[in-house]
Amino acid sequence: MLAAVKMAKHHPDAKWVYEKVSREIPNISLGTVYRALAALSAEGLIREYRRADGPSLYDPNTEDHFHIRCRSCGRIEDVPPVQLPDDMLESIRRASEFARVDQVRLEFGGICSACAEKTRE
Amino acid sequence: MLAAVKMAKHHPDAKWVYEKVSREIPNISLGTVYRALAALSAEGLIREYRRADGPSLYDPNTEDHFHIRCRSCGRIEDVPPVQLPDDMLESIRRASEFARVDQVRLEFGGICSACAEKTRE
DNA sequence: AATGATAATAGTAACGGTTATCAATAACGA
DNA sequence: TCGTTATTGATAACCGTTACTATTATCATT
Ligand SMILES: [Mn+2]
Ligand SMILES: [Mn+2]
Ligand SMILES: [Zn+2]
Ligand SMILES: [Zn+2]
Repeated sequence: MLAAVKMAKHHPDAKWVYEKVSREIPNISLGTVYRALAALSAEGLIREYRRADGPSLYDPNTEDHFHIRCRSCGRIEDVPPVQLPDDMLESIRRASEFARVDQVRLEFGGICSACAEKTRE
Repeated sequence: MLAAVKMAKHHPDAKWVYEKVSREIPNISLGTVYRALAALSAEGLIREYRRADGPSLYDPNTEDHFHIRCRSCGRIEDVPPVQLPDDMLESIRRASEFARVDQVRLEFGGICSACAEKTRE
């Protein structure tokens, strides 16, 4: 299971993992896949990437990075971490009714080069 | 409908709007509420805030701002826009296989002061 | 090996939120 | 008034995920 996610060069969802693993364990159930993926995430071996408009993706890359999504084809790609202002969290804390501000979620959107090619014709 | 969302001092979801509007139009359907909210969003009068772990929220505040979420109680609050590095999008474009990078989604997480009080006791 | 206790699993139902469908109704224009 | 078009309420379908449960596997003890 871990191997299946780790071998993926993209960001697979539970169904993809299920189909991949099913080839070796033909009658595994989707529920077991979800359980295993949740366990692996909890151990920090993979990361779950929850999305609003589709299934969760499971990320073999556990290093600090962000994601960019093509609004034309939905393709998701890794982008290296960007340096955010050092005082950002602290300034957000001051500007809000929050006692602690310690999480940031950042993602980008745009048009991937493949889609840019297509529409340029 | 617009009035219902605009009067909300928080970020209502479709069900909240439905219940609110039902008091004036008793047999309105949830579908109509969804349709109206989508139309208002398309017109730019409100903004839909899609989330992974719960219903979409509809935001009466159409000005540029971000959101912060309390991981203890789920409370969502507005935070004013932060100044991001000017070259951020361009550097992301260079670091990725994307032809265009023009969208940023940023949100924060933490503990709201009410929850901080509670757990400090 | 046989037993019982405990854990993991497959299969499937239920869930929450949203969208699609469609017949009924309303609005409009000639 | 009539025919056309748009909107609506009611409800089914949808999707991804989680809950449930009966069955099966695992393991320690005799
Ligand atoms: Mn990634
Ligand atoms: Mn807001
Ligand atoms: Zn694309
Ligand atoms: Zn809170």
